[in-house]
Amino acid sequence: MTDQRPTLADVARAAGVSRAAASRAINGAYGTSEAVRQRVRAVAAELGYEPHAVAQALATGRPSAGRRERVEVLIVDPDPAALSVKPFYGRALTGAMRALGDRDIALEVRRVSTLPAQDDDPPYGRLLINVAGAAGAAYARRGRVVALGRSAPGVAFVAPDNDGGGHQAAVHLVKTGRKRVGAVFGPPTPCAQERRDGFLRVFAGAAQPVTAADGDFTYARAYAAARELLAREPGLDAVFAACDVTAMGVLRALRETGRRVADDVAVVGFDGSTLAEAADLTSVYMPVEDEAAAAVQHLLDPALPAPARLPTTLTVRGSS
Amino acid sequence: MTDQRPTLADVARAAGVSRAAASRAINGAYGTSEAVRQRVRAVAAELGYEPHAVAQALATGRPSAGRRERVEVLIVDPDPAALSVKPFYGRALTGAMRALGDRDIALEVRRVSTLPAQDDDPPYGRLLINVAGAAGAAYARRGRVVALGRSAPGVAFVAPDNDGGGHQAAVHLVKTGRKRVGAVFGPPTPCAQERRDGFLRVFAGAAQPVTAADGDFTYARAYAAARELLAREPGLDAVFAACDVTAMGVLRALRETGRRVADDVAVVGFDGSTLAEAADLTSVYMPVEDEAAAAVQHLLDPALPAPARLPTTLTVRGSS
DNA sequence: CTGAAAGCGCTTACAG
DNA sequence: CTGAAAGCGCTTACAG
Repeated sequence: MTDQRPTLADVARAAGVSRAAASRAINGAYGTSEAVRQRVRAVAAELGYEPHAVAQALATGRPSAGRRERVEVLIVDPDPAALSVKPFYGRALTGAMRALGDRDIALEVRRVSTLPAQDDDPPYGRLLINVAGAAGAAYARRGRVVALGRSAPGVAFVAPDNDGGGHQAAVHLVKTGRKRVGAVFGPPTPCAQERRDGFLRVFAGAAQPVTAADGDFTYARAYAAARELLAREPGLDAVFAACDVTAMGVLRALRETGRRVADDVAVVGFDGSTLAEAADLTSVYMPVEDEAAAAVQHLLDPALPAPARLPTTLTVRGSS
Repeated sequence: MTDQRPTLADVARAAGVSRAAASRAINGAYGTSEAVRQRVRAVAAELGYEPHAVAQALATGRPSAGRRERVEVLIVDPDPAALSVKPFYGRALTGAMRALGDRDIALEVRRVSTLPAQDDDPPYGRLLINVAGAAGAAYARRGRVVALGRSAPGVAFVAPDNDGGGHQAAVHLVKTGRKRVGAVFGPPTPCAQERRDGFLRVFAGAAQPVTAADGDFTYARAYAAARELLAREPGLDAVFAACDVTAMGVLRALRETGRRVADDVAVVGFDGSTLAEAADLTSVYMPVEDEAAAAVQHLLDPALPAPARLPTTLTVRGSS
């Protein structure tokens, strides 16, 4: 195996010129006779010559030719099918792409479980999704970082007004006359707890306390939790779900126990994803695309005002 | 600004050794006295020396240090929010990630409209989604490529058995006694046409021909098409939708015209996405994750049997 | 317009 | 164990 890829020297030799001339001819620089240029190019094409990007980079000092910057989207989620099942991630990617706009920056998606080993080739910046405290801080130490949802203290983040959203959902249920309210909350993450706090605040000191169960944002757990809730409190006339996927589980539990959605039991979700629209589910809409776009924007231009809380809005549909 | 990043030569000079010795000391190669190694390393640390990856790559001939391979997922879709709205893409990403497994290969997502300019830094391979003939062939010329759904002739692809799926949907409607069948088909893409052909074959020569309208896989167009269909043929008792998003539009048209889903009009979608589950929609399930995984698998190991058609299965839910 | 030469920053046989 | 030297493949002043 001696036939390596041809080098500039090969081309120059075959064309009967110096390497310098060959280089100029190929790069279309000034000061090359038409004749030489043509000959060199013809030879190069024939030999299948491709400039060696690494060598070019070294010689010019320019960042490795063609090497594109990249932004990493890091997703922490135990479910390998997370991107299939949770519209949230697709929405975040949409927002990230929007922020990237026309810039020639690659968007890399990574689902991670543990903190990856030190990266030899760190990205321009990272968008952290569901990356909890310790890991978030570790990434921040390694480079530019913005989180979607609160991460470690000191790590810039953008998040929906979860507390406000929870509040909106509760107010809606109260206003529409629901009396016996249940809830399937989320896991012990900041975002889920904020929703819970906002929701429960409305019922503080109410005659009927909220019947609550803990979910983990998955369909399966939500279904089980809802069944449990209904067994514990059969007279429930409303259920708040910590996210839309959770709400799907609740809807199934309702269907299976012969309850009519809305008529018997109102359901309110959280996310405002396409899922909510498909299921005709009342849901607290959070602008995930905008959040992600703002986050990536901040990555690209840290001088911009630090990201913040984005307001949620309640979208009332047939389920309440 | 003369203080560039320090080079190996700087380190060597400061440590009072040759560059060769410095190199060995830093790379932990054999044949370096403990004393020298320690001194060099100390100096390197102090100077903040970082080896120049490009130079290393050139010198060793090894692929640029730390440079990770990458697979590009190229999505052609006019909608900037495509990843938000269509679960298909998230599912494809899930499958692609699954195929990548533990390998240290980056997954890059790109939504493109036109054929990007020649890439200086081509990826290991590309997964083409919705990339039509000409562009597909162009990418194939540039490097390793597999398409999700048929692209240009000669371009390897993996796709669901669309024809068979259309057939399954039609048979289901006939078997459940639907007589006046409508359909909102897709755009003039191979995949949409295969679904249509498979569906229509069942009704060839039927007493009541299928009342059809053309959609484009979007919610808005599907809604409009369904309204038109219902105006043209008010007695419709079933509608086949070319994809789940299309079905969502149909469902809305049904709701708005006061028709009950299933009781008055059966609806069958195509995709089997989370949307179908959320909307309690009967749908032809296609294993997008498996398709994408098979495609990326083939990218990684072209020796594997060429990808093929994957079977679809009908999931009956409340809408039919 | 063209070629000889130096150089990008690092590595690696080869002597010593 | 250590250093002088050549080389990775290309570019770019500098003469001519």
